[in-house]
Amino acid sequence: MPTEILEPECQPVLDGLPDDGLSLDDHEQDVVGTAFVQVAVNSPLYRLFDYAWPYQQVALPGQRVTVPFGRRSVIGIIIKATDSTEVPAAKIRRVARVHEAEPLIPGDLLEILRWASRYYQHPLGEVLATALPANLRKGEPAEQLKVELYRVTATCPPTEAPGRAPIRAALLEQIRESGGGGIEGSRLSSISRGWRRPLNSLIEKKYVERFEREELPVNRAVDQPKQLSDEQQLAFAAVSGALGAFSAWLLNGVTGSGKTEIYLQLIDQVLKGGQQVLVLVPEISLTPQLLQRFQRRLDGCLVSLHSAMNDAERTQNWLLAARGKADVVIGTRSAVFTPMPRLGLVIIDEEHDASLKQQDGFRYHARDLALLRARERQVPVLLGSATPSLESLHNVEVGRFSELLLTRRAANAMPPDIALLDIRRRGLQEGMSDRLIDRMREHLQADGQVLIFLNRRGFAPTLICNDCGNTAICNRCDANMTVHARLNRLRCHHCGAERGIPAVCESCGSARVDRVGYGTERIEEALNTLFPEYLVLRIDRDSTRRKGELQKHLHAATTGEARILVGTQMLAKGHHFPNVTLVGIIDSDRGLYGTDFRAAEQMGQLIMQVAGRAGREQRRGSVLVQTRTPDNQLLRTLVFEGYDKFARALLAERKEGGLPPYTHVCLLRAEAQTANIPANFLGKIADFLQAYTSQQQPLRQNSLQQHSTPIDQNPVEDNSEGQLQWFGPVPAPIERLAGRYRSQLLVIAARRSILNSAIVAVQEQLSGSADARRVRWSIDVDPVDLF
DNA sequence: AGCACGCCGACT
DNA sequence: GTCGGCGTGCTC
Repeated sequence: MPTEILEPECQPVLDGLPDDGLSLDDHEQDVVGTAFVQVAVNSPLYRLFDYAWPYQQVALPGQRVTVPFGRRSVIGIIIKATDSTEVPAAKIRRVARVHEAEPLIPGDLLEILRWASRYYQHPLGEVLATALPANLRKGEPAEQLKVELYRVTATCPPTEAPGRAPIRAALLEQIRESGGGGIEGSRLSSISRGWRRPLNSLIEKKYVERFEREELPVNRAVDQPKQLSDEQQLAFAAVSGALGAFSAWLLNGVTGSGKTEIYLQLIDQVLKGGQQVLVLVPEISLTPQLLQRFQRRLDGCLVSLHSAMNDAERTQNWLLAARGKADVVIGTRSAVFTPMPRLGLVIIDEEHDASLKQQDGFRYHARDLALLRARERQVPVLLGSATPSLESLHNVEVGRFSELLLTRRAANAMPPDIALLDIRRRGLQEGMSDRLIDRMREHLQADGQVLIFLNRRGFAPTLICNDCGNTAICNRCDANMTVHARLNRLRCHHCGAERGIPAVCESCGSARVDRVGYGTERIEEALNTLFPEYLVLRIDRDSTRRKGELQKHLHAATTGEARILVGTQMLAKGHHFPNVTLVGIIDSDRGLYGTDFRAAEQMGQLIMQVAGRAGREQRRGSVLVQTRTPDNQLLRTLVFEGYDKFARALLAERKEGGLPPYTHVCLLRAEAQTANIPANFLGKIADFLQAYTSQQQPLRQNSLQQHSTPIDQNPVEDNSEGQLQWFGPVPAPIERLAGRYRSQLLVIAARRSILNSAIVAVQEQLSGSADARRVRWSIDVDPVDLF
């Protein structure tokens, strides 16, 4: 896996490119020679374009330029300066504009991006485009904007009668409250749509003045560091002693063991040493609460980067980091591309989280690129999780990572006791066993808070006809429509299609249609009936769609105002609900038996993450896991022996099955409007792989054991000669999605280098072929799921 | 991906 | 007689 970037075989791009001359210094020395530049432009093309360089100054890799491209004019990034070109002189055009004197993308980051382009087989121009904030990608100037702020003047009277001008009074009040630091205009706009006019009058009266902020958003810590436990202290000391060189650490700590406190103290130390810290977190856990916790504890300039931000804000924070003005960057996946000239430490929280892997376009894994960056910059990287990925555990096993264990919860909180609840042949009330309901009542009466987890939105996943058996399916996908009772709509969770709930069967007209199965909405309704005296709160994507709703709900959950919480994985990740004493998992079976070889791993992680919500402070928590397969060995291991044993068992299975992290996987996908076209297309790729392997002589003898099937679906072809195997093409698990037919071909190799060469060959084959134009295809190196 | 060029069907 | 469908070719 990726983290194998540490293996010599995986370094050809970083270390081996002949005379790549990527060091900036080299270019500064040969000023005279710069006649041409090789430019990457944002297009799906796997090559660079040469342009004449009409300037005296030397061209620097990473510089942003505007170049004529076909009939258009586009933004590109200089990759290399050269004194000659293979391109015929007649075709060469000139660079039209250089946007900055200094490279926008510093050399070290450019190296990483070039490596990633190769590793993930994605065009460099698109890779660079993903790495840049949208504004900069589109050619806007890389300037630190000055923020327009308003503050009260010394001559402002202490009060103004609201009387005739209520909006003006409210504005003044708001501005006064913001103190000397000032308040942004955008925040004032929430007072009234017509805020500008009254504000101008305040300015005219010299009550308020406008100014621009040049200084940085600098924090002062208000919270004191907490006392570390022995285990925490050990972990802290290990990483802290390793600063200044590359090292990789897996902080494997149970929920509530205080991983964040270790991060904070390490960050503190790195900041005191004058360096920057990059913190990557999953999208879902980058909440205002988390940011606040960081702000309350750290001195310095802290910026965040995530997808919900507007372009301007994102660009500004990116620039603050790139200019070395921001001290801490805390962001989601794409923040791994933030330039950080004084980088001293990289932290990846919840390193097992699938959201660290981009699922479309440039399919990179932020964890793996973060490791690469840390290594290039010779700084430690700390990966934290209560449920580490099998990749990381494997990396510990082979000595690439050092493991730091936190086995105890902070403040001596007890670990929750977990029990399996066999629900076969039991009376269930709306999916919940009597036992679970009784225990809920006990906990509620004892003032506890209860969390019910079900990873499925909506009311019921199926609408079925009792007369003809027809189920409501999506017109565009091979999937059932989910019933959303509250909206009185059917919704496809795969493509978003929506229609009304039919009163009679869409196929036979019978009125005997039933809603089958359970979703969070249905559980919520059932709990409202069962426990009318307690407030039930549902937290899922549907109930938190509107802005600010999630915060509101989380607040009600945290304070304990809502006594019963029902939710999907949104509830499972990273939030602290101090009063939860009982966690009920409605359905642990789904997921453990997925088609995907990672299904069990992900479900196990999710169950443990949810279980970790129980019993944080004084009270010991209980977890009840409902199952119809109480004898399932994996489930028993997870529940009775813990995640680590569970992970070991999974690792053994993966090894046995010749699957990652013991082998390397790439998924080739294709989709088209017409059935069969994608499968035929991938079939040709399979043929190509056949020809490719037989021509790769001499073949090394099998180091990979023979196995029947590495995935639970039928391998159409098991071509296990040599070290390259492929399976398929097979239809995607949901073959038709949003009206497109999808097929996939799984390629597995024992060695990364073998997989890589094969994929390069496939890509070269593909990008030149006419067939490839009739389908939408993609290459997914190290896929995290097979959908 | 864009964006053009290039030949064949229904229309102001 | 043109507008416009998407096949195919190209971008330094």
